[in-house]
Amino acid sequence: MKYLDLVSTYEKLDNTTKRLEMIDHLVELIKKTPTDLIDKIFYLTLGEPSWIGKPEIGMAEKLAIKTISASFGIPVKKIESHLKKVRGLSSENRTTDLGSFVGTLKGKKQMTLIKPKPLTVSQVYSTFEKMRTFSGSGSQERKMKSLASLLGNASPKEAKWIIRTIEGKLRVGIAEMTMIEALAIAFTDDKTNKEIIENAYNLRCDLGYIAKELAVNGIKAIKNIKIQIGNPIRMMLAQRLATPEEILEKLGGKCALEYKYDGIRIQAHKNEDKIVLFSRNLESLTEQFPDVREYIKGINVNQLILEGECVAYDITKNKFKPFQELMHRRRKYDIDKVKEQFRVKLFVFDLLFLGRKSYLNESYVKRRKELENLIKNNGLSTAKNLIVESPKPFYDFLDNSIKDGCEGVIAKSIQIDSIYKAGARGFLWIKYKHSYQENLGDSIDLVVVGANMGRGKWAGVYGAVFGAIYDKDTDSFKTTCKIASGFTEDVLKTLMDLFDPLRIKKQDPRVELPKEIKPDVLFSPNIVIEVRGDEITLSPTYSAAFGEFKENAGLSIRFPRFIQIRKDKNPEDATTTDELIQMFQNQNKK
DNA sequence: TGTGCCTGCCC
DNA sequence: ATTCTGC
DNA sequence: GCAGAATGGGCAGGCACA
Repeated sequence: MKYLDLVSTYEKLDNTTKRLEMIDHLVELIKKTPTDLIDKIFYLTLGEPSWIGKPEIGMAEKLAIKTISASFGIPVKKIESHLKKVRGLSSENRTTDLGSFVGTLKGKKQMTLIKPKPLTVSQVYSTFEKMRTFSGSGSQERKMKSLASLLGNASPKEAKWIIRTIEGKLRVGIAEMTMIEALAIAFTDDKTNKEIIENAYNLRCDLGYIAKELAVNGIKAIKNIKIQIGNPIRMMLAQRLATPEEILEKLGGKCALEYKYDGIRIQAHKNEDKIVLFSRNLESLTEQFPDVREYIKGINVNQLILEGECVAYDITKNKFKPFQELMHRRRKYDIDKVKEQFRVKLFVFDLLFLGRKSYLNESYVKRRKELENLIKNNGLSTAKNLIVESPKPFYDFLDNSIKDGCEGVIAKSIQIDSIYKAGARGFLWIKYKHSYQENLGDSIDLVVVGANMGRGKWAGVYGAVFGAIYDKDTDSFKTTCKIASGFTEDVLKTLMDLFDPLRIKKQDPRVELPKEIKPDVLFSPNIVIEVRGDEITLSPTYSAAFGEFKENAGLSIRFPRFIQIRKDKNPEDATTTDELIQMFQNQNKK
């Protein structure tokens, strides 16, 4: 099978936003794919599941640019400035990404050369597989050589999609769910079978495997896929709503509330003495948390799958450590040493499998009850919970969760149909964070001092803007974060017009921008925007309130999002250093 | 051997 | 993670 | 309301290079 067959599907997908049309193209592709290549098509399109343990390709945008620079003899700087320029253009011309750029380079070169033999799907796939295996000194060079030789044999279109694949995002509007629907139609002529396939995928999170199984053994084999201890289950996710009142209404007037701990989600599998741990995205965490494995080992059953939130805990102060400190535990080396430094607790909140029985289709109430029976006297806790039937106790429980150092609560349905809906972000679980209920006083006003150009569907507008606080003492603006979320397309267009007259070539002397941070464009400090975040964090990067709380660290914002433009404010009316310091202190009193 | 850039993955 | 948008 | 695509801060680790 030619790689061009895959590429032409990508091109068609890229040219439509209609889901049904996309699915048609995918069905056509799947139908003409030989059985032995079906999994590879899926891996090339969606990426491979990483829980299997293969090394990553370890190559993304910058190394792709370096490769292109070497193979075409164009300096890296030139490629980067070209990209910056085309990203300022509208996305209509579809040449705003690195892949398309390589395509045009190939197009120019190809004129004088004999057309190379078309690439095959196996050839492209096996080159990527080979690149995964390179490590150690000189490995980047070898990866670049492999990619360069692939590009050397590629047509302009092929080159474009090879680069997009390496960049890790095809961004053609398809992902797992669309592929599953296409599978159902291609192999069973009945799109309602997508539920069966999705269900199997939830238990065996490898669509390449599922596709091949379907191709070889049919839908019956897919129905037979069951939980296997040691293979991760796709995690159930929570929806969000604006108020506790809405949540109660959605859940039928009553629900269970659980603390939303600020840590890492862990799915633990126990088979006799063998314990393995998975992250929310199904990466292995087994090696990182030997202490958690010990806790699980202490549970007196042979087969078990459960989930909990792993939080760093300060034993002497008897309170949680910030998420940032827990992150020190995500490491490969010095685990034994660091595990003493950052002790963790696991707050267990769900039971997925026990003995020989799946609990996925049991109700929340039953799962929770079984869980409480299991988690006794072995160093583990269950997530703190309470059943509520009205807003008042809801708010009280929420307040307590904040006082105890949590982010908020997860409201869970206690109806009879409240199953563990693997892989789904449905309304059986609804999260409500403290940050949702903050009033306007808790947002901050930042002066915009620069921006990056957007990519993909945001080509032609800014993809992110840099925000700064005002420092009264020095009469200067200190960058504190970058904002990209919360913009509607209208606002993005407005920003283009608003900032056009403010563009400057050289940094304004009153603006302090950390040297590692290089915006695509700079603005003289003028426009103020309102920004909301979940919390203020210590920042190794940004210089706002630098050194006030920690040596060589400033303050930044976790999950910053744009709220509105504040035309009524002058740059000097922005949040000041003193105010930010005050906010940080208040937040840490809790 | 130290530093800076890049990547992948937590949220 | 948050947020927006086409279907 | 789903599915997908824009984008955030910040941690460790791998590699290149001085």
